Amino acid sequence: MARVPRMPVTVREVARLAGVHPATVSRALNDATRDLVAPETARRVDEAVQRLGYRPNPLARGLRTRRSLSVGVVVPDLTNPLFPPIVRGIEDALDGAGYTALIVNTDGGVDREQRGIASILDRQADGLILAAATLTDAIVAELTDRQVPLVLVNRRVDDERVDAVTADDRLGIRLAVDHLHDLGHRHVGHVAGPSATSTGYTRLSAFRTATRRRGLVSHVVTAAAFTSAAGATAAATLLRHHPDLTAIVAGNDLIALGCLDALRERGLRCPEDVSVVGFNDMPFVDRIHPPLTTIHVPHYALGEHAAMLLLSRMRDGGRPARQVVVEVTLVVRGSTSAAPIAGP
Amino acid sequence: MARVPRMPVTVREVARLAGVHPATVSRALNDATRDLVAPETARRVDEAVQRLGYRPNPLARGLRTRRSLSVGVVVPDLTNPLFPPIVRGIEDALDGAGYTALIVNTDGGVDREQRGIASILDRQADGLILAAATLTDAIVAELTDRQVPLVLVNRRVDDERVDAVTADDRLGIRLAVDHLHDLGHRHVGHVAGPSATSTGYTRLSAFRTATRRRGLVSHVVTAAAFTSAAGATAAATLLRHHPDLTAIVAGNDLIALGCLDALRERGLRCPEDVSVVGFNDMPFVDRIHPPLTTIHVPHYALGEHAAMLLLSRMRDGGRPARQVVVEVTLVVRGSTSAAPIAGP
DNA sequence: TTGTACGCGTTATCAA
DNA sequence: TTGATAACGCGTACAA
Repeated sequence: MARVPRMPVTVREVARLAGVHPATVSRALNDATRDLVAPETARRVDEAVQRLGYRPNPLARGLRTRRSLSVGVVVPDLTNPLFPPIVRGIEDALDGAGYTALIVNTDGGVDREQRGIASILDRQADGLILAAATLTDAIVAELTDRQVPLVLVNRRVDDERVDAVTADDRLGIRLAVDHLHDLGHRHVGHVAGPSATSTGYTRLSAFRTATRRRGLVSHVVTAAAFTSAAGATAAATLLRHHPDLTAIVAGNDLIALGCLDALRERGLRCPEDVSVVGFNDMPFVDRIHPPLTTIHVPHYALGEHAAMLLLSRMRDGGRPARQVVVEVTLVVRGSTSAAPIAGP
Repeated sequence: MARVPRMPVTVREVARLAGVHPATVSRALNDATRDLVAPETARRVDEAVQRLGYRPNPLARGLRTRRSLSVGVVVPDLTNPLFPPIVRGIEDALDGAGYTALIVNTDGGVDREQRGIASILDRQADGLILAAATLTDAIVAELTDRQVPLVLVNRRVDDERVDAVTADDRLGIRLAVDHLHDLGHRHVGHVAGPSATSTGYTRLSAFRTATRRRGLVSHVVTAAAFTSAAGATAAATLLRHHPDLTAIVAGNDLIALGCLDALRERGLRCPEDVSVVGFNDMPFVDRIHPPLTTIHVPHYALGEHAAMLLLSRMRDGGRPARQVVVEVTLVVRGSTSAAPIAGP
């Protein structure tokens, strides 16, 4: 293994060893200017770099160029299993282009989000990927206003001029409702996610459309957050008001877990008494009891797309915005079954 | 909301507005030198900072001071639910001290790990937290050699001079074995994690000790990795060779999931035929089927401790190394029950 | 108590 | 094709 030297090596020392001027070293090492230098000189520089184990100082480079080859990734909470795959997709796609991801958690707080973004921008990040946007997001507006290269992932905002990568929420909900309809369910509930998020809002809207089209009786309660606790509370309300429901479409998998809790609480069995469909196909929902029927979202791909969109945006700040929608699929497992025979 | 200006503000502009020299601004803004400046002057500087929305440029600062107020966090894979809570603990503890975490995934590859660490060090990170160390880790040796402030979390290395925060692996295994013994199990297996990791090695060693002390018949197979797939393979081997086992202690929760798979594969029920105990109490293992009996590890606290250890290490590079061991507890759920009556 | 002057390591511009 | 020079924004001896 190459011995790593104690003291950082600078261009100057490389220049000395190669017998050239520091500026020439810089030119030889920079892809854009490499062909300005004589091949033989470049070779000598490369050799000196090798010998000394020179590594460019990103801080100095960033200070001079005002670019950092890094991008910020803002997520609500890494602890939510939804986000790590997205982040990995982003990282892997960025890595190919030489970029690094700076990850920040916001915990849903606007305050922490602003501080996090500021800190990222202070570090000269070249762009930003937001996984936490709400539909009318002042922060997003300000960032686009400031011309910061920006891509939303997982959620959209109400502004068509912003690049965004989302799952096909409408399709997912339609698949879920069709599945329940096919199983004979006629009274279907929806525990929606917060309506300020595009996922919460769009899925609710799609649920209304799909149930109407199928001629189903439907009821909706909105959860305060995309958490199992909030889901349980909302589901309890839903079940109390509408005991005739035989199936629930949850706003996402965590809410679905809350629904399962609420059912158990009321002494109802899933899927025998009430079927439940989630959304996302989070890791491990195939192993819970009962294994969750849900809408599979390719989160890693979502992240990859977002990174590629950002890379292209950073290359060309002027290109028209693109809204990428990735396909989703229904995964049938154990939490859905044929509607029970109607009671007395 | 305060309007964020388009162009970054520098000390120079703050100085102009405050009617002082840039150096004075710098002094007024730096805690260590703040009292060198007249209170009235400091006030004027603060006001100018406010008015202009000045934010120090971390790159320039880092270039000058050779410190960056950031630390690297190296994890095998953020997608493994084990690590996000650790990372969050680290971040939250660092945040209080003004530090930022740079997160890097290694995917278990030495190559990616080296590149990741190099990239972090290039950015002048002031310290490093490694969650992926193996017992005899060349990278760790080199880093300590280079005097890089370093803390290991989750795993240790065989070098007492390195700060480390780990769960009490021996205690955890003893609790698991005692629990099984109390339930009447007399033939107990262990699907160990890779023996090159301190967790794999220590838990295996503790398993041997605990079963011997309790007079249990014990068998061991080592899994190739801490994954459910590797766990399933190893557990299948174990069950094939030792069909008389009535309980398995798994090297961690993911391996435990693999054990459940292997049992199902052989047509055995858990816990009726074979009990299984995990290790870690990962998110959602309380919701799988059957709910996993496991050793609870406070991962968030693990991360917090690691960050605090690193902060202290960065303050005093010379202080003796500390090995922090955090308590663990047994969480009894549905995957363990009384040993079945011995067959014919 | 404040100002002067310089350098951290790099790259962009200009001149040769 | 290469060298000289300045500047990115900041902190810090040293001088005043």
